[in-house]
Amino acid sequence: MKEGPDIARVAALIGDPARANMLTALMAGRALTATELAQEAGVTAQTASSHLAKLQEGGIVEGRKQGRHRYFTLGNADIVELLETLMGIAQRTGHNRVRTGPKDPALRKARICYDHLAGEMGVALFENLQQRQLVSFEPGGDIKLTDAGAGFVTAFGLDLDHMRQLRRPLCRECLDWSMRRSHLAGALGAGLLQRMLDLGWARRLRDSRVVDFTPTGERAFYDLFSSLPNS
Amino acid sequence: MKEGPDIARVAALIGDPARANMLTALMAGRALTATELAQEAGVTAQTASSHLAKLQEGGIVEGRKQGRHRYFTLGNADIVELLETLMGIAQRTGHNRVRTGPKDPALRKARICYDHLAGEMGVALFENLQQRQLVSFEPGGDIKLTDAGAGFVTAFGLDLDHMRQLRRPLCRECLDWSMRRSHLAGALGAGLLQRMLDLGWARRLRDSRVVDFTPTGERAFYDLFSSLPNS
DNA sequence: GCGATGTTTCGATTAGCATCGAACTATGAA
DNA sequence: TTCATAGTTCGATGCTAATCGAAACATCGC
Repeated sequence: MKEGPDIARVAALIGDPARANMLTALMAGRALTATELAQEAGVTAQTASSHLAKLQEGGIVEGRKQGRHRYFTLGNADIVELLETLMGIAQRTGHNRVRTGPKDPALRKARICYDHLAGEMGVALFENLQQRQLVSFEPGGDIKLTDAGAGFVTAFGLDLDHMRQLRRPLCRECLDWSMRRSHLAGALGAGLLQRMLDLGWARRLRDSRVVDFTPTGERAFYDLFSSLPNS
Repeated sequence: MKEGPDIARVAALIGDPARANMLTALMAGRALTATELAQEAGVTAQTASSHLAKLQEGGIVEGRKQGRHRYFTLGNADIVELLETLMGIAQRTGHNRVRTGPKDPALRKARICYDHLAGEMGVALFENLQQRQLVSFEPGGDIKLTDAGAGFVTAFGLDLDHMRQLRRPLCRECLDWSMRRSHLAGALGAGLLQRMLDLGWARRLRDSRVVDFTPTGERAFYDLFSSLPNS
């Protein structure tokens, strides 16, 4: 028995895989709902609720109730610093969770992240949209669809008015840990992926997060999302 | 399932109370043996061995074998930074392990830390020895008993030659978390406490770490350890 | 060589906690 | 109102990991 700050309690809160996944997801800086965090962690809503209660009790996260949602964010800057230090140590000591199996290359290339496109192609898409100024970063970290961007996605076949009516944010940044870059989430990210599936460019593999592009679809994808700002 | 550094594994290593106690003890910066760490953590040597193997495997601590001892230190500066951040958060969120009972004031005042005196009186003793230059800090963090110090403790009734023969370091610094200052451990720290008990200045309370000073003993203590360098 | 001390391995036990199904509450939509 | 979705609570289950006793192993002092 020793006196002093009880670091074990705090560390144990982060030490559970499900909770660590939630916190990693929150590192992107955006508030996420309990259900979204449950998906990120790969657990049911009940389990997530229990975890979030503990994290909140421990001051690791803060929760705001808005309507029937509860949005969670990281507690404060100390927590962010702690998680970043933790990530650095985990990486340096070779503790990463990257899967090394046959599915891995496919997963790195294109996969579902919740309901939008992640992996190399997801990152390529998002960065192309930025380069062409179809989306823009706002002060505060928000992402906005520009007027040119609105025209672009409408031409691509998305119902922008419908998407704007959803309570969900239109554009959201999502950290892609396999790439160390961001990709596009939010209603627009989901809409773009859905449209590609509808167009037959790709299909989801059963019981997997892999998004399998057809050769034709992949060509069409890079035709559309490799063009330069001026071309 | 997410990719990225596996922060859960590292955090879980720190999240066990026994391991957290060991790491807290190592924060003082000195290498400690497996047995000492077992005492700090309040577990048996077998359990400590298992914990230390895990901490070493995870890169949190490093172990050097010297003779039949194994000395452990914290892995590197990142780990220290991590633990410090952790302590700050734990303290700010009110997660400290300080007992709040009737015994608490007594514990803060004077208690046993392994086998030497801790708490307010332990810190006062150590700081007085420093002020009077009876002990001195060496480069590298070691603490040395000066010639004047050797005369002082001999006059107090300690068998210095005998203590020097022990394989245990004579002077060792020990972080006192209730005071946030150091007190004196090592063979000398243990010897000084034992001498006070022998002199009848104080006695140990049963089933407690409290050291109970008699009024006479407390007066004698402060007579001896409040004097200034020049007086 | 011998005994003593420090450390590790093995095996068995136990306790804590993550997990989920089912039922319940709360908010918003129609 | 009724239905749907988001979130929580409760209870039961199962797995993981901490713990310790006993014994083996290692090293020192003799």
